[in-house]
Amino acid sequence: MNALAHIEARIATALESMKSAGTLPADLETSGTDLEPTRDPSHGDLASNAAMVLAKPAGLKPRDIAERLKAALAGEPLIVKAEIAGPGFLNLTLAPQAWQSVIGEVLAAGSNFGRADIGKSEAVNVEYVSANPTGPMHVGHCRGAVFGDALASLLDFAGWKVTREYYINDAGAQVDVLARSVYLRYLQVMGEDIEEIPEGLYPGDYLIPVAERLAWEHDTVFQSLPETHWLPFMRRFATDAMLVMIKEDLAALNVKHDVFFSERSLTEGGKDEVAETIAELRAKGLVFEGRLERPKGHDAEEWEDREQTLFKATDFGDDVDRALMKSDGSYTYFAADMAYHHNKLSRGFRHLINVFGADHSGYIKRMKAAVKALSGDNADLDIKVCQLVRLLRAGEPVKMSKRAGTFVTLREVVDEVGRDPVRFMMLYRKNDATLDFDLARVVEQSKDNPVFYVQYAHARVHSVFRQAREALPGLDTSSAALRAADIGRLDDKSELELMRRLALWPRIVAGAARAHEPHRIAFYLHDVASLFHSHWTRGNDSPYLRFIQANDPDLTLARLALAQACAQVIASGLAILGVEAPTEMR
RNA sequence: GCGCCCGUAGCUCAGAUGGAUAGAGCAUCCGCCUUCUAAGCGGAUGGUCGCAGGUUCGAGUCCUGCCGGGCGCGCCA
Repeated sequence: MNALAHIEARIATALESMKSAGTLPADLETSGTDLEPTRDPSHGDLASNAAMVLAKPAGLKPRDIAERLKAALAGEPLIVKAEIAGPGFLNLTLAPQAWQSVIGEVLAAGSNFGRADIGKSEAVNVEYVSANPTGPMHVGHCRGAVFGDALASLLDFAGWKVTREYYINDAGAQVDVLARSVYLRYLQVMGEDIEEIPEGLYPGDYLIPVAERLAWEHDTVFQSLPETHWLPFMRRFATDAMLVMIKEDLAALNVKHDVFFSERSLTEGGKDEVAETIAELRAKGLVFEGRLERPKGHDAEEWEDREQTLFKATDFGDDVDRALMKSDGSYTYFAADMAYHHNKLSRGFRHLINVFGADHSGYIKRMKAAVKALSGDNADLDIKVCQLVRLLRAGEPVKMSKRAGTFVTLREVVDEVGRDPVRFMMLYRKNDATLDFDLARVVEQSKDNPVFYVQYAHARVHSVFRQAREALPGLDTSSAALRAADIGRLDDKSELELMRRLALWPRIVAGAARAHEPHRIAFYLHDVASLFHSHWTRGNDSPYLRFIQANDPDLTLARLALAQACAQVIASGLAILGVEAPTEMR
């Protein structure tokens, strides 16, 4: 059992026994107490704040409670020292074997070490990317894509049943624009002189191959037809082609989805889920005909006051009620999105997570209001907003032309620096902070580059194993042999520190999963790598600390076990982030 | 005007549910290669946690009000 969890349990039982002995009030609520790793080594390994938290409700002095708690823990063999400090902390120092035991746990559990069950196998739907199918993905999309993908992996590791979902916005006016843009390129392929791409159509070259394929498959059949004849076909043909392109981009980043959900499908095949959703809300009195006030700062001349179909979002915490129908009678994007979330709920999801780009932050309240209304407040929706990425090269901003069609594509970035640096760096910041991505820095092979730094730590472990097999040809380094190693011989300060850090992995996973913050994994891995490199280098000045001790196979084996445990935790963390764990650096 | 996000070292940023003397990388300065990979490590310098109140044993963290920056604000998606 994990040392942390073990001591936590010991404190809980100690508090219970104090309650039954009358030392503490019998009805005292003790769940608010916490045992946490100390930041300062002089405070021991773990600190309990129980005495301070319980002082007020128990009507006792913190130090008195701490004193009694200390006494109640007296028989615990793993605790070698207990000190009361500061306002009432109980600082515990654990025996080395408490930390040494983590190695056995890691080696036994392998890639399952740290796996949590906070999701209790409940279903959670994570929606991310959802880039419009009107062109290739650009660099602005990749943060949300990587974030969503890593979050999904993290939740899976923490015991959730995860569905990764992409909402395809293949309806609405933009799709008509796309269809007309492809048609124009088609005429061009047919030899017509199209001159300039008119304002309002997509000018990107990526549409030319699409038009060429259209011409190849259908020859001249569309050439002289009026728009009404080819538009429905062209919508589908064009969005399908764009989706193929987007899926290739996602594959380049190794971003995966289980479900691609088409907005168009909501109103196809004789059904209309949008109308059904609106009708359902209308029956609950949450949809009505009304007028909206012109927002301040909105040009009065452009504002047309009109009665329209509104969702009563203000009943659920939104600032204004939200329009569901456009003046031309079609649904608003929000109406379709409500129907889509209604669909998610009807598929049984009670936990929803949406990953948004920064420009959608104004959409959060209405979406939460919608889910609250649709689920009868029986489901939770968390929305994670990924802030902008500033693309740099050696400190200088990469110029991005505003002119449509010339943005930096995701593919260009991945092709230039590789998948791993993109993924790691996108996760090396909290999602709601803006992020600088330096194309030059992330390919440096130095400690300045966190991606390299963490991967190198993993590779170093494998290097040690290669060297060990050479230095000690007869040494059995199988996982069974490592598990049987005499871990008790690992008592050096930095070895214990490393083990202490490894023991925190399950706690980091649980915390990151609960907060929906995969960046914590990236920072933790950097910490582990740092401790590993540090310990490694101590072998320079103190050869007896080196992993390989040619005249002491048993000690070597024990140290290899520690190294293997480090590599395992790093590999597990990188797997969550979707980054390779290389066995050698090239 | 309203809403959301941000404000922590010279720079870029971590600091879960409130915990002890606020941390890391970069930059600057000083050190360490006869090595299991120096592709690395150690040390030093560097702080009014935007400002002012409040809540309490305790606030970078929670509440209120300001200041500064970003984003958004019906019939785009």
